[in-house]
Amino acid sequence: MSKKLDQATQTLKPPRGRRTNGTGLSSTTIMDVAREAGVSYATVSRVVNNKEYVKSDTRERVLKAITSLGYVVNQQARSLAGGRSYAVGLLVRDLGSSYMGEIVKGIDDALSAAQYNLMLYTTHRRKIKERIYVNNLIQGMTDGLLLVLPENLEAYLETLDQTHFPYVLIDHQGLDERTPVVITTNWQGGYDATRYLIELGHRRIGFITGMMDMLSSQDRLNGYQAALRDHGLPVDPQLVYEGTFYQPGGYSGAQSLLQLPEPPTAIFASNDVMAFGVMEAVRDAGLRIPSDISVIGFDNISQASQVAPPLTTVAQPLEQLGREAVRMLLMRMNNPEQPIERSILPTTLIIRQSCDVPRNV
Amino acid sequence: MSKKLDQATQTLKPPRGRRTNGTGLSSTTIMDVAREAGVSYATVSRVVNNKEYVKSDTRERVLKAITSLGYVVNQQARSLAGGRSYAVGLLVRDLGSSYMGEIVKGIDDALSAAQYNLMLYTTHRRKIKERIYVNNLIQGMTDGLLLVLPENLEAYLETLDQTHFPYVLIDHQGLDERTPVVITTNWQGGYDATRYLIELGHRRIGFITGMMDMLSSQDRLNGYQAALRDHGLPVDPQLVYEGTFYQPGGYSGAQSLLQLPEPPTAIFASNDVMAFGVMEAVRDAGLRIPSDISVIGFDNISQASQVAPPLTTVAQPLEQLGREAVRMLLMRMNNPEQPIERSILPTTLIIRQSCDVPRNV
DNA sequence: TTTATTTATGCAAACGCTTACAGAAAAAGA
DNA sequence: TCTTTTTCTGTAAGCGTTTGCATAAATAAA
Repeated sequence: MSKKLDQATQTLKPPRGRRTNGTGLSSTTIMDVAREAGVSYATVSRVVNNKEYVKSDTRERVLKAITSLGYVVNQQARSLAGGRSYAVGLLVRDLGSSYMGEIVKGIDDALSAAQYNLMLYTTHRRKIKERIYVNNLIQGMTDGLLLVLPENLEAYLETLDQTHFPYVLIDHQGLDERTPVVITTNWQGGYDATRYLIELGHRRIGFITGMMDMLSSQDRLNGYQAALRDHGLPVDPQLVYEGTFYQPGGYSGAQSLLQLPEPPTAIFASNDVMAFGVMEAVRDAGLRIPSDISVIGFDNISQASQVAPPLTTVAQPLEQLGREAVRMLLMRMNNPEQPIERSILPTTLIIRQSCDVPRNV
Repeated sequence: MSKKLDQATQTLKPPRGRRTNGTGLSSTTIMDVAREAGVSYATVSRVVNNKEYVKSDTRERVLKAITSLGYVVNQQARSLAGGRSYAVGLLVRDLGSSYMGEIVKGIDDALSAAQYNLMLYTTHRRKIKERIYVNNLIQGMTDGLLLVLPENLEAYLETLDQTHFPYVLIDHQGLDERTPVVITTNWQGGYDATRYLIELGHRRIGFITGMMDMLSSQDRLNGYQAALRDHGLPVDPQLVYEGTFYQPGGYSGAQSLLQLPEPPTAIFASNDVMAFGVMEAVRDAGLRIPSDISVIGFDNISQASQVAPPLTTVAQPLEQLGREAVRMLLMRMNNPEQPIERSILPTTLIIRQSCDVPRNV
């Protein structure tokens, strides 16, 4: 390309004047509103931010100007000036599961009610350079961070804690008691489901765990074992299969449990997706649910009620988990000195049709 | 609260001086880097933005200062000054499905490769005031917008087109040929799957549609019908059941098809989720897949390979759909005058084990 | 060499907003 | 009525960048 042409393009650049939003349409600024309402721009700012000390009819006038001009604040400018971006970062592994979907739904609802924007960061696959990554987040892009089931947490938490950047963990126990988290009563959920099966009359109950590096998996297992013990039943390690939280884990787990010399009459999977795998394996073995084998899950994702037979499961209040996390985060953002909360939401046993009394009782 | 106390708090407010990021940790600015490298801040900016006219050893020096100080640009400021936010908005209904998950994965990958941030907007449930909403998006928050399967598109498109705001539609045909979209060959996918069944020997093939207000549903249906016609088979309306794209739709669709006086030997569901419903209904009817009934899906979500038997289906390149949409969007953002592209990605028939030759052949 | 060009750097203004500060207006006390 | 206090509004500075313009340094041409 010739130099001349280059210069020509140069000259064509828009003048620095009025901001055009990159779209050709110039956007209304606080100045325009001020002019329209016949006040200073500072007053407009006060109205927009709901500050005190504005005469009510002035406020009216400004508000009217705002709507008539269709003014909406420029977050970047606001953020630059005031140090708030009105955006929250959400860090997740991936988004494909309805588990994730429901949590995000809750987050999103609560956030938009509070007029906050949501920046999404997924960590799937990519090995991120934690330091830089987190730096980016806290470098004013967002005012706070929500982490759902974070993987190598230590890497984040160090930077986060050092800079006193507000964050909340979702469905993760954190490193210690001083980590702000929102979790559910996993132990109790495991206990309740198991007790339910016991009360139906089951004596041999198979259990398929989640990924055992997750505390929630351990809690569910512990709840299961505690219920057995409390009812005077043996805790047979043969009945526990280490799963993955994915469907194939449930399938092979059930296969292996059913091949036991003394197979269980009920199988408790640590999440619904694995329970679906269990159902498949049970059927493939020529058995019927619930008459031959009872199946119970965990999570209560929306599909759970749609399969046949509808799955009895332990409901996690996923959407509420997200909502609660946002509440906590906003709280921390506004009162950084507040003591750290840990919020524990209750699970509920949802009884549907995948469990029945065992055959031989 | 007493006035005195109020004043006291007033006095306690941090001085306006050095920006503290709201976290207590002051962040490094372009100025710090300039000082460290012994150049002007303008030069630092040039280096950061890869502009020409910077001596290579100066560039080195600046780069070194940047890494040593851990500097990362402040997007808000950059946006304010330069009119670019380096963020893209993503508008989706909800996130629970693996359909969505895979598209988002592609988007996210491509976006972060291009150093862009992702702002998430979900429209589920909430009846949004379109105008204000869209305004918000384009008010400098984002530089472009990606819409996945948008619902009441007209509302958005008007504002978007008026302001020449860059956007791309994903898996939606748009209003006319002048809408930039990324779609897949739905018609061809429907055709291919049907032809495959015909070639296996099937003569009566049931079809369960998606939501018929979506063009993609119509295309799949048309592909199915065309294949029948091309092979000299009758197009029997009895064999077409109007579904929903959700599992129960598939279940009841299959039930109804199987109850026909002359039931089909194969069922083609317009997406995998409904195909799962079909499989369930088939089994509940005491029939086997694929020996009694062949089942074929559409989408190739990850679960499709995990069910038993693994589902034969038409793969949509979902992740690539997202990736391609980002490519198009960035292109439009950088060259607004370019003619509008419509990108059509090919579907592929994935043959697994849910189809077989019909029994009576 | 001297002059014209090209390359490299710095200065300053602007982006749209928030907020400390100062001053005006209104309300409350004397 | 005149202070004092309180409420209201405007001015100006600053947030961290980008970028037009001016100028300096380096290079090429004469």
